[in-house]
Amino acid sequence: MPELPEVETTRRGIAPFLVGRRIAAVRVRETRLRWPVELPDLAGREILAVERRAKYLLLRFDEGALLLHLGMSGSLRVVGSGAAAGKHDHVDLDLDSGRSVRLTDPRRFGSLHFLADAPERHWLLRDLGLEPLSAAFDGAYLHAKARRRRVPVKHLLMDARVVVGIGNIYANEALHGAGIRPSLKAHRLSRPRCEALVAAVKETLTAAIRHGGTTLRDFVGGDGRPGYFRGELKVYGRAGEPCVRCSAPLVGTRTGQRATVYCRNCQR
DNA sequence: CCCAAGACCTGGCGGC
DNA sequence: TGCCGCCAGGTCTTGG
Repeated sequence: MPELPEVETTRRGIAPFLVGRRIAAVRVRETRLRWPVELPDLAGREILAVERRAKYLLLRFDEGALLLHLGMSGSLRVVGSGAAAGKHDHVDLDLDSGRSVRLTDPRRFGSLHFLADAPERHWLLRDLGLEPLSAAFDGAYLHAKARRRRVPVKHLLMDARVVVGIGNIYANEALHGAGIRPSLKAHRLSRPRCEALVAAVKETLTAAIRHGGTTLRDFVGGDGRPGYFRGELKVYGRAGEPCVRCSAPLVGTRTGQRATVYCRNCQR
């Protein structure tokens, strides 16, 4: 579920409750996430920072870090320690403040690892591409990556080895913003169109973060509140409705396995 | 190397 | 109400 804006919203929501606090206890009620959860005893460890890389969250200790992914249906919330746990509340990190960070994830596609060494060397992070909001992610970079690829440009945007954090919602939105048809083969993208696409990605993600992310069903930020970008979506979930730019009915289709929506008139 | 499809899970929804 | 099939924000793995 969560794409970069939702993960970033979560990070900002929980960080104030975590940074400078110590872990009092870790309670793992369900180890069967994407990979089996195996954590060392973290009691007494101080959380120095809460960072994000791609769609991963990183809780840094003086030595080591927790690496967490929310998968499709995961969320993190700050609750009072000892708050009753529901069926899908798989992990609690109890803090010395009397609060806990609770990981909830019905589909269990999320993950939680303890990293003893440098996070960037971990196999889950090692091969990741650029952060979309970094200066390095620009038209020249995207153009160079697009050249040899025959996949639809939408796939390229969602390829974490190229650029991270963009999932199905924001890929659809950014392509509409840039006026590019999702099915266009990546290698046919001109350099100027790459520039336009990069700009649209940055604008879309920045706006989504400003609105606290997109809640379709069950996403909540660290404070338990949903995101409000859903009302700002221009194409995702709007197949058959009029394009906000030209009023033509939006087309709903499939690219690979994923739902794709675009405007036949203003996306070429 | 590139690419498409399958796999992993649960829950909500529409249709009958 | 109940059951059934389909769909969902991700991404690793497999096989061609």
